This record gives sequence, C-alpha cells and structure tokens, in this order.
Amino acid sequence: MPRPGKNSYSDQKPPYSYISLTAMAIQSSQEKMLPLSDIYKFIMDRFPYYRENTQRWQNSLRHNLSFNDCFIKIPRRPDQPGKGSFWALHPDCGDMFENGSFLRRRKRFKLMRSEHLASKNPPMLHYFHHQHQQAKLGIGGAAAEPPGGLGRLPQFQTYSINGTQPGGFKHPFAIENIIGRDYKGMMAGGLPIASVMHHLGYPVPTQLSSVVNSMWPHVGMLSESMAPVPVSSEYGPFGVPMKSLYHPSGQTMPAVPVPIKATPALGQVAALPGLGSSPGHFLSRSIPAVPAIIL
DNA sequence: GCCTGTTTACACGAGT
DNA sequence: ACTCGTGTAAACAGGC
Repeated sequence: MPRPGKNSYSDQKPPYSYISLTAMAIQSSQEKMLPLSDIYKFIMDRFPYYRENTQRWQNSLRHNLSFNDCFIKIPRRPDQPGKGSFWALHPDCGDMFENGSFLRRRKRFKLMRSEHLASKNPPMLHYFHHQHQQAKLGIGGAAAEPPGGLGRLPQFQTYSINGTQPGGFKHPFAIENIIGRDYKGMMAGGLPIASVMHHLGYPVPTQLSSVVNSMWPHVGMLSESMAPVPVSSEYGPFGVPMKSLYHPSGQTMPAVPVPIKATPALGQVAALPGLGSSPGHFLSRSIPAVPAIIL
C-alpha cells in the first residue's frame, strides 16, 4: 500500500475535533450508533494520523464521549454480545458547528439536569433500543420505510427532549451544516478551511459541486492511498455508500436528515450549475424530497 | 491484564 | 482579563 508523501494529509492532524470525528463515525454507521472500538476503527481507517499514538488520542476521545452531553451511551441488549456500550449522538445536539469550524464549536452542547436524567434513562434508552431493533429487523430503515420517509437516522425524526421548535433543529453533521454556508468563508483553526485543507494536501476544488467531497476528503477521497473507501461518487459524506442513500423508489435519500430551511446558502447550492453529478446531484435532488423534520 | 467508561486537573487558544 | 471549548494526562473503577 503506497504511503502518501510527508506533506499530504496522512501526516497532518485532520482539522476536526474529536467531537467532530466521533460524530462522523457515529453518523457513518447504519444504525447511527457505534461501540467505542468501531469509532476508533472509523477514525483510524480514514485518518492515518490517528494510527499513531493511539493511547493518547483514544483516551482523549473517551474523555470526550463521557464529558460531552452530545454523546449518549446506549447499553447493549443481551442479544448484542460485545464489549462496551453503543454511542450515539444526542438528538438535540444540533447547531454546534454553526460557525463552520470543525475544530471549535460555537457552543458546547449541554443538557439540563433533568434532560441528563432523561437521556441516561428510559424512555430515551427505550427509544433507541426500539429504533435499533427496527434497524436490525429492517423496519424503518431505507429498505422498509415508506416513500418520502427520512431514511436513516430515525432517532432524529421526531424525537425531541426539550421540545425544540420545528425548523430550529440543525444537526451539526447534516448536509445543511456541511454545505449550507459559504464554503469559502468556512474557517478551520482560524484559517479559511479551504486554505487549511489545501495546506494539508486535501483537494480543494473550485467548483462548489465538489463541496461535499472536499469537505470530507478523508472520507470520500482519502481512499486513493489508504483505500478504506473508493474515490467515487458512490460515497457520500461520512463514507456512507451512496447506494445506501438511495431509496428503492429511485428517490435520493440523505444519510442524515436535512431540515428544510430556506437559507440563501442552501438555495445557492441548489441553484448552482454543475451540480448534475453526485454528490451535488444527490444534494440538490434530495433536499426537496426530504420531508420536514418535526422536532 | 486489557478495555471501557468516568472523573479530575491542567494547559492552551479563540472569542468576548 | 475572563470565559469557554478543546486536548492531554492521569487516576480510578468495573467488566470480561
């Protein structure tokens, strides 16, 4: 397996916080929850940087999982052998990365005490168990859901702990939060993300039609050398195979719910030329097809 | 013993 | 200067 050059992304720390990386890993999974070991694996697969000093960053990552309320622990059921619990994203942890920086959140997601109890205890756990069971049984997933359904990430469909108003929810890793802003204005580590990514050896396309792949190059493009995921339009954000994003009916389905919000940025994306091919194609076509998310 | 998970402490940088 | 988010180290407990 060829090793990328010194100045390539492989030797550089990715411009994402552990929270971002963890969330990506969770989002990339079919059931939107992963055991710790799989989160490790996801990160190491896609970010060669994290194949070293594993003890250090994995300790930090575990610290993040426990410390940040945006991650919730889901116990395994008896029929799910294995070590450790599953980790999922809190349904209300949207909008954390509104400023576009995946290094530093605008604001930490913090639960109220009562919400803490709710998220650590039923019915939350029951809810996830239910969803997980459905996923296992193929109920409610892309394969079984009715046309126009939300596809994956069922826990974000209607569930809300504190009654977030409709339209107010923006999942930090929703497509909207990835591309629904001025791409050129995005910052990472105090620098425009485009320049950071360019500096790190990430491909920085000039066409916005490549935004998604460029935003997650390690997921969709990294593969050239490491090949955890092929470089092709078959893969969308978080390394989710595009195939899984397509509804059997032929409709495109997002891997994450895309709240309908008539933001100029989103309109720009949809209106921009050159979006005929995925993932731009996937985005521009899927957005209108996605039903409103009631939260 | 190893892995997982929690907690505490500290340092650092960004934002105000 | 202060607050806040993040990264890191470390100690500890519990489960397998």
